[in-house]
Amino acid sequence: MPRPSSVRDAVADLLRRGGRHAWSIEELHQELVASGRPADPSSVFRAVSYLHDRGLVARVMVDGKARYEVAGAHHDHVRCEGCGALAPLPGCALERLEPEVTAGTGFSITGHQLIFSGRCPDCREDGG
Amino acid sequence: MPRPSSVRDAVADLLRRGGRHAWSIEELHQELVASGRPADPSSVFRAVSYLHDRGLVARVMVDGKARYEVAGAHHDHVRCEGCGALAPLPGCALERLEPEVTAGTGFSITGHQLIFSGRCPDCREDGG
DNA sequence: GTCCGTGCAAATGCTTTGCAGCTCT
DNA sequence: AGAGCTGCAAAGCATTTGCACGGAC
Repeated sequence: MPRPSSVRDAVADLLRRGGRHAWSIEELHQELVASGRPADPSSVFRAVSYLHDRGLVARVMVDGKARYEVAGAHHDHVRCEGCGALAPLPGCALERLEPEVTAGTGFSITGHQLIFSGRCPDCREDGG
Repeated sequence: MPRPSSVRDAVADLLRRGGRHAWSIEELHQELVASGRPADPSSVFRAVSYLHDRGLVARVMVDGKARYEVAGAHHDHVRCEGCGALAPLPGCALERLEPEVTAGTGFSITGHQLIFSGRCPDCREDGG
């Protein structure tokens, strides 16, 4: 039986609280340190891996780097090319496409990852 | 003016020939070696970067690793969870969604990356 | 001669693992 | 005592960069 795990609990806390849409290991780590619950990055990694293995946390690969968020209702993302901000999309219009993809490719589709890219409102002003 | 570049030309050749849907640096490198045009991986990297900068090559991040393909008509991909095979999808039903995304998020959308995951026909048989 | 392309080697950045110590049961 | 969690340190991997040589203009 799992024993009290300060790091894991703190990580799960942060993810659940969701002040951000998808956390990198480093962001989680820094937030922990900032909130007075210092933890080693590798422990944070183990925490999210643990949670991911149990299906409690979803892993999103953004630009080659791993980000984590609570595994709730599936949603896709928009990423700002300017500042890297990642915003969630409300719904998912794609699941209904999966049967088509199966028919078209012979693959049995189990999921997908979609990331739109563009410029967030702030960066639109910056860059023109 | 660009000078004859054996590596770059060979890489562009491979990509154009398209015996594969998206090449990793390593695959390009190995194919070059196999076809008697040895080149250093870093030169291959520089080649694809060069081509990418000029918009001739599209870069697809698959599972945290970079893959490259000719920048022709936009298409998305399906990736097999079993063997990692990457297959292209014929069309793109997503571009028409971009306006919605813009409206919903305030981001100005410039593109997207979609990768379905599932199991390819071979792996369906293997795994059940 | 100068500039570009290449190979070689190493740095970088992030993920992942090994190991030893400590805590909780 | 036994098992799990953590910190520390280092290994792995793929990408990326520095440097010096050699050929093309």
